[in-house]
Amino acid sequence: MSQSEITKSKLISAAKKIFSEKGYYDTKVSDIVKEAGVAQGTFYLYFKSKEEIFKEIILDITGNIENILKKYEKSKDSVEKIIIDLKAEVTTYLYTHKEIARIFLFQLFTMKEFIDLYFETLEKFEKIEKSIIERAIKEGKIKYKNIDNLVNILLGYGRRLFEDEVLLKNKSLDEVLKLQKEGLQIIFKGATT
Amino acid sequence: MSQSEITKSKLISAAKKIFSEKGYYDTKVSDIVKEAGVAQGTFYLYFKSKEEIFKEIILDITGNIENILKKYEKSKDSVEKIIIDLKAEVTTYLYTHKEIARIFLFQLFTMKEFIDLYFETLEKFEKIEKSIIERAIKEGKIKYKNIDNLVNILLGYGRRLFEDEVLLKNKSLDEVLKLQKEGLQIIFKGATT
Amino acid sequence: MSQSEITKSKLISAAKKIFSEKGYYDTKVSDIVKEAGVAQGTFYLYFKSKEEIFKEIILDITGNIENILKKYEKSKDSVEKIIIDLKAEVTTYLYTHKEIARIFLFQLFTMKEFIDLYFETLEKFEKIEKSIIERAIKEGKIKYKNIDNLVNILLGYGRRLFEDEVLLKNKSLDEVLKLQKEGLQIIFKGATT
Amino acid sequence: MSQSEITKSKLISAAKKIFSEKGYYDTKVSDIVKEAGVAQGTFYLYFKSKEEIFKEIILDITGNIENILKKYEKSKDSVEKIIIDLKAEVTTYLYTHKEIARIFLFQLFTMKEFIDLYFETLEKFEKIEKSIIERAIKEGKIKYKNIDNLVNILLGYGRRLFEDEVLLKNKSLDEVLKLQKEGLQIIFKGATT
DNA sequence: AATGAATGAGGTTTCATTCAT
DNA sequence: GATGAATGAAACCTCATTCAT
Repeated sequence: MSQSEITKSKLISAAKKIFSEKGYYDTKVSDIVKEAGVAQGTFYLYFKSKEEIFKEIILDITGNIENILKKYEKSKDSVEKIIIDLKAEVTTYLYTHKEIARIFLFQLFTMKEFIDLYFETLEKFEKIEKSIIERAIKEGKIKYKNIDNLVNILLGYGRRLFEDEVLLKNKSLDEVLKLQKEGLQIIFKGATT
Repeated sequence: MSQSEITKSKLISAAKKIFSEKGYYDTKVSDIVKEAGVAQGTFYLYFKSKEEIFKEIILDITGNIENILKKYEKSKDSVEKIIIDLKAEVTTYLYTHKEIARIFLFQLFTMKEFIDLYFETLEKFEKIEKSIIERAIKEGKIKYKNIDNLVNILLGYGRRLFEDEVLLKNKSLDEVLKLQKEGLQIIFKGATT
Repeated sequence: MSQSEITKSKLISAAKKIFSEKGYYDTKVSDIVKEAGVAQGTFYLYFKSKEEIFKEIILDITGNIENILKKYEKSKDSVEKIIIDLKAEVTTYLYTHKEIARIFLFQLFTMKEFIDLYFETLEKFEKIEKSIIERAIKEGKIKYKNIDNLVNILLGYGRRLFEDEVLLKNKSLDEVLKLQKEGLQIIFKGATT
Repeated sequence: MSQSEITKSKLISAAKKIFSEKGYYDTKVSDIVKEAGVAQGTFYLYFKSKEEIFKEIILDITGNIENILKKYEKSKDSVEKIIIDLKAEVTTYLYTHKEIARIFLFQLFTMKEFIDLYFETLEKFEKIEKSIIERAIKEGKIKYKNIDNLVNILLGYGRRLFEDEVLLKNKSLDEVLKLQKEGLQIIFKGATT
């Protein structure tokens, strides 16, 4: 990594930490540079504004999650297995980057502009989950026809599980994945009969 | 209503509107008083600070939801009916107070100071839903034993449904209630077999 | 006393108390009316402004002290006795109105405008003490010719004694008067030999 | 001096000037920065608040005076000479820093928060003068045994002389020192016989 | 005479951003 | 590339004073 790249990545890491701890508005550019160990002015060599570094972080997060989802789009496994595996991988990613999860779950709403981004991102997740489920319906594996509604159950559960078991109760990753698998099976059992 | 009460309620209404439109941080006291049609100083006769009025609004919202839930705590109906009715009533309340819903769903946890309040509030909702489900398990009506996990499915779905169908897609209340009923039945079917 | 007079005197008493406790600037009109038990608007029926009530109090204080001093101007007693008696009476007045003393000693300087008043008031005291001493010099009772300097010793001591023994150390009036008498005798002994 | 030090000292000088002219409360931070020729925000790079810069100035003043007094604590000269020299040096310091003197004499006790500081400072002065006089009493040079009272005469006179002859009448330093020497001799003559 | 709600000018302070070095 | 001092707009909040009742 060149010196430039090192400095930029120090700033990004610092920003992720502080944003997740304090939230977007309570994070001062001065906090970020102090954490990163660079001068105040240096920040503006790499980012046009505080908003921009936040955007860059958010887009990185949502991009990573999207990439995970895409891997499963073409899978030939059973829907249930696909969904369980896919959600496990997303949960693991967020689990190992808790500060990122906190930003995504709690900070994305701070600005009008980002609420749209939040909905767009979820729409992408939705679309991928929907295409997977659609196939299962065609194959007769899933009886409940309202895909949107089913996806909402799945997405809503994912968020809530993470919030409660990871962020609030600090459960281990294994426990969380076990719970998630169980929860998804309950949902599928209902949807498939 | 006395003059005092009128002014205070004008401020509260204005604040709800602006908070839900712009978010907590981008809402300026000057926006609120302009919307309310009073002078800047008047605000501080009724609220110690911007944080204070926000808290008052939040506590009012969560109190109202709690009151709805409590009504169902002692009901003798079947779990499924109780949960469906209860969620329908909560959804209706939020539907008719969309700006309040927006604050609760998107603004409450943007700030360090309020995240605790967010989790405490959800815990109250959880506790009531849990006590209802516990009874059903004792009576053998529900097979799945992990109550926390089940409640997380229900709570997560509630949030997501509202976010997607009401706030994003602007569906009618009837449609939303119909979807919610279906969704809850799916979840119960899975949990009871 | 008419109702009007009662209300005005309640306001004056309240103001003296609060001014002496908190100082001019930290005293709010709202503090005064709360202490007096009247409404905010009532204050302005009796005083044009916060500054005016302060001035009224100050002029009352300085007027009272002046009256005391004037009583001794024509006395036929010895200078030493006159000065000791006169200072004893002033000290007693301030002792029994400590909140007034605190305002006079500590609050008079808060405003540019009042500093002039402070100097004018002291000048009056000075003038009276000077006329008394002048006579003593003419009669050959006092040797030291620089009256101004002698008066400064006397005035400075008066202030300091009160500050230290009354306000800081809370000595009894008797003790303070005894100390003052001693102190004045020391000064006179020096001045007369 | 580094740029930082220059800016800070510009702010301190400006503050001393304005505080002494207008008093603490009527001094606005905007006055100080205008006088110093820097932007409003710059002030807060160097001082947490208006109160802070005031305290810093006061502690600087009282520290300087203390240092002068300490120099004389161990002197082997006669008490009279020590006190006269010491007071001459303090008077000279205040004379050449009149704006500082004005703050110390008139602004320090206008505020609740600073009254304690005022009394603490005077106590330090008192303590040093007392230790000097104590020695003289032991050596039989001074007959009057009430040291506190004697110190109050000395301290009170010092203050009053400065107020009257310097600040009000604008006498030259030489004249003031001459008067002070005379006044102190009067006091000592009384105390030693 | 009295009330107390309302006003708004004016103060303190914060902090994202700029700029000279 | 990096620094960190300086900027100033804009926010929050206070409180003496006014005014309708």
